[in-house]
Amino acid sequence: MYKPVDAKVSFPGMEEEILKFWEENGIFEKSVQQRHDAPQYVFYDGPPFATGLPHFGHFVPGTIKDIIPRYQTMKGKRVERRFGWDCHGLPVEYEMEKELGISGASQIEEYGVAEFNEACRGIVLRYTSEWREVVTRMGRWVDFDNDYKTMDPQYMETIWWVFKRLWEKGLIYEGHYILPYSPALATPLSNFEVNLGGYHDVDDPAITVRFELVDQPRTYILAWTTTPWTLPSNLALAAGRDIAYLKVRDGEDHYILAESRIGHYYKDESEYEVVERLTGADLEGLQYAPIFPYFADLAEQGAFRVHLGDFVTTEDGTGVVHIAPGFGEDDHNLLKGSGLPVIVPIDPEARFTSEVPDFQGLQVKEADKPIIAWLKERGILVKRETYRHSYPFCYRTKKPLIYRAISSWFVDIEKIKQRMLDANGKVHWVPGHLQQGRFGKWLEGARDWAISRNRYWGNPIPVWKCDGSDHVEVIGSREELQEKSGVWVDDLHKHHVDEITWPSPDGKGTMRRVREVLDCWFESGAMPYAQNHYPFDNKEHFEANFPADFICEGLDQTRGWFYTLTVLAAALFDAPAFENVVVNGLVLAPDGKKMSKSERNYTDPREVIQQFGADALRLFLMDSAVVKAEDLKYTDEGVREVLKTVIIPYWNAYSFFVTYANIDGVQPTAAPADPDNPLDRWVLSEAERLVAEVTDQLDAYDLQKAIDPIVSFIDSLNNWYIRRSRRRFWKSENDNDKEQAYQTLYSVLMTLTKVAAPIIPFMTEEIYRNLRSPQEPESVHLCDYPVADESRRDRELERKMAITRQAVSLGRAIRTMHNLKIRQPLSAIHIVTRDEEARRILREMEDITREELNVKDVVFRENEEELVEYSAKANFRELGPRLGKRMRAAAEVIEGLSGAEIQQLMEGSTLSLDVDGEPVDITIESVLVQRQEKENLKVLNEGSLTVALDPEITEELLQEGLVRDLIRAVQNLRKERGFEVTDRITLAIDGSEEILAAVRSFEDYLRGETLTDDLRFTVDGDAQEISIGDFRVAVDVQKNS
RNA sequence: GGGCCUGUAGCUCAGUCGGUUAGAGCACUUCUCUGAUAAGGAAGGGGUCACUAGUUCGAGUCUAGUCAGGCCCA
Repeated sequence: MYKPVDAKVSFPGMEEEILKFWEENGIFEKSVQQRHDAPQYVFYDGPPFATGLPHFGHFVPGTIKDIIPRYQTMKGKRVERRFGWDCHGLPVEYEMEKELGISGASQIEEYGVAEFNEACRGIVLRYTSEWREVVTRMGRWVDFDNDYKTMDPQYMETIWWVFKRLWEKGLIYEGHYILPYSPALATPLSNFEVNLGGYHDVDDPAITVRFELVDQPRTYILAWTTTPWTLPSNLALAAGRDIAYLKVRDGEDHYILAESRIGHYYKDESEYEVVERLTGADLEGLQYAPIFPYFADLAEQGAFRVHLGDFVTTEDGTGVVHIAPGFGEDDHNLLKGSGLPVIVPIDPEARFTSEVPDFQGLQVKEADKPIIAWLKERGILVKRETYRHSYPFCYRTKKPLIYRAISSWFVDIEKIKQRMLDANGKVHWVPGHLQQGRFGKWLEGARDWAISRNRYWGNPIPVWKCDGSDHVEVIGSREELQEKSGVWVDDLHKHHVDEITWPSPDGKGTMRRVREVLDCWFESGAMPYAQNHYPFDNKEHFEANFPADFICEGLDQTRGWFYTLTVLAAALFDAPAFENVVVNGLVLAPDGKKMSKSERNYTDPREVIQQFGADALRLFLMDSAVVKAEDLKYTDEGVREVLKTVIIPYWNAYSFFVTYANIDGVQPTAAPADPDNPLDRWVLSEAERLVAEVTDQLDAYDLQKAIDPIVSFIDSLNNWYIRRSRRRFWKSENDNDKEQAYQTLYSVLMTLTKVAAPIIPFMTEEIYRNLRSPQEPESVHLCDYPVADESRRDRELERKMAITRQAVSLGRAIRTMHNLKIRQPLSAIHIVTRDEEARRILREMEDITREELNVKDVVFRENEEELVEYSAKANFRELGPRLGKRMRAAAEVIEGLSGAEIQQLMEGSTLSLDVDGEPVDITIESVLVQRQEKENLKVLNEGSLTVALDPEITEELLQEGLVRDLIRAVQNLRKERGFEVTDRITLAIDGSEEILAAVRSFEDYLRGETLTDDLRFTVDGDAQEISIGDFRVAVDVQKNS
């Protein structure tokens, strides 16, 4: 006996039971251990920030990260799966700042770096238990106990090793980076923080100043700026190579500015005279006199010249941009490599230093007015306006930010770019366009990677510098640090290593660590090495585990994890870090917007699981383009739909099998060796096809395409195989046919269950556990994945059944059209086709057709021309390439072909058509034959198939129809009264003579169908009135003891 | 401003190498079937394939541009 199946099972409840079973029996661990000696399939888990709770966005990659490893495990691989946590970084510090009510460098240092960092450590793992709970509830198998954390000492030590390797390879350098900076906080801000503060429209002074050319006295280049305070730091001007400039005479002076901007400075042409037309290229290299004296001696090093920059536009200003490399990104890039220093004459609070004595102590924004006054006094100011633009503000102090150069550490991407591109060439991307598209383009345009952060809760950059010379040492391990300093540290965080110093070997000072910490992306990119504490431990293990076979994350990781993995793997090992990557898209709320907690525009994921179950949610998410980096609108209805159309029908097929197998007391173990019934052979072949298709798609990492065959197989199984086979299961004799039916259904259910197990792990486990024989593994997830065997396919049979189903579908349609309901038996259906092959097939499947359409006979004919009229259309695919421009004319001729001519073609003749005076030979291949039912005939055509009904209903057929109606009514009564399927009954009926006569004619049929032992023709008070055709009948059923 | 993706029925989405009547599911209307089923079947309404131009005998499909949405970057 199988465990009886509850047709109304609660899926979420069942899933919880399965979770318990997995937990108590260590199934996950067994699934890895039993492949102990098998080849590895390597998966890397990208670490999430655990600063928030998991949501739908995490379920998509989480489910993919479960399906592929489960699949590979069943395919015989050993797949270790360690969960990872990203512990460092700004989001954590930001959370902590909010809690402590502090912000910015000075306040954190006042609070105490050690205290601050320990507080951060305390909150990083705040939500890990919730994560574990939700991830587990979704059915994901991943090792939480043996997880990795980027703040573990071993992890951090490997990061130091990675840094040192890069340093040794000459890939690390110190430079400047232009960052948004909050003067009041004395801190550079990340993009994240800039977005927090947002942009506001402000009115800033916009001034135009003149720069006098050294070689052409009284000739000035005009430049425009909205940040007058950056002018004292001016070191160059930039013009656009292809911009048209004018040199104009204005009184005694000459001015150079962009032609298209001249209207902004002169009301009309009478005010100036054009002296010369120039392009940006003509201006390149011109030398001008600095307007402030502070850095004038830099002229010797090449300052105060005109450069060309492609960022120069003529939308505003003069078409010439003033360049201060310490205060603008374009400015900085323009002069990078010129040898000019990046001058930043301001202190941490953005006040001018003594380098700019005239404005010393003034905060830069406050210095705008005095600077403008200074310029005006000296006749340098040409024009003063106000300019409204959107400008970033500090999220904390609400004051405007400034852009300034910050000393930073960089990875030299330029040197390894080709290696990165080569590595990317070896990666299989899903979807494929990302390889050369978004990711490839990003790689090609990648600039040097700024890896330092002026923060606290992170991995300290392991660089010590001498405070008296420029001696630098990079430390690659704790042991090395101990050798240098005599101090062993267990914890590598900033507050533990900043105080460690040692005398500089050159005797000129003390070695002190630089203050910055590493970008946390550096840490996640080093995950393949750091999670194994490579190279300090696990050397062989790492080498066997690199690169990963498979990773999966969201599209946003193109610039994130995918990128940093690629950079570090190319730099260290000249290889990709992963071979296959599945990229998922964004899950949007039902309204098409981002899911937002504050707007409450989506259902709590836990409720969804509680209502529909994790299998349904998994299937909904995976059967969508979100597994190919496209957006998905989440709706509860979508999940309910999956439940209704896939999960429940699957369950019902299983429930059907168990119900009847228990009644008959059978427990099949395999498919029948050589089944007689074409339905069995067909569904077994379809199951084989299922295996082949799903395997192909999963091997290609296309989750969505892998699910299609599962869904359609479940449909075919229910709505064709089981429906057509029902009688074989409930008939009373236990013959060979019945046994084969059980074996077949058992076999395909087991195949389906194993095939679908990685995708819907819960219900497949439940079904498997009930159906398996004792010698089979205790869990479906410990089984081997079915292997597609082409020799067990019967493709011809698959085609036959498709034709049969088409004929049946036509038959049903024609019955409906003529209002002849299925329950009314008809004497014959005529199936007409010229296609001999199709006719042969349909004849083989005649039993199915006859039963399905409730006809006594199926008549096959080939003379369709009595029933339909032919017309033809050109087969453009065949004729197009041959005829070219004459195609259109030929199509017209073909449409004019007569029925007789088309018939000749069908019989194999070649016709010669006259197309624009030239002969064109056509065969049956050149046309598409269309059939139109002749009027006044009960005929329906589709493609080459035509069906016609024999609509005559004899007295006998009518009686049989009435009895069938009556049977259905009785069956309904049985159901309403809660009888078991096997209960025998006493049936009482009373009604008109027509009904009673029909019952007498078909009494055996009625008794057999309704399991009636006693049939009575009188009824008492409990009887129900029922309509049968045009008649009313009183019916009563009683269970026999 | 740049890069990438998306735009097809009321909704969610397929649509192969360019081939002429563009499909499915949901929803809707009508009918029907049912002793596994929350289902199934038949018919029906519903389309400017975002727009414009081009290439071609032929464009939902290829090219260019425009518009809209999304993501990332600036």
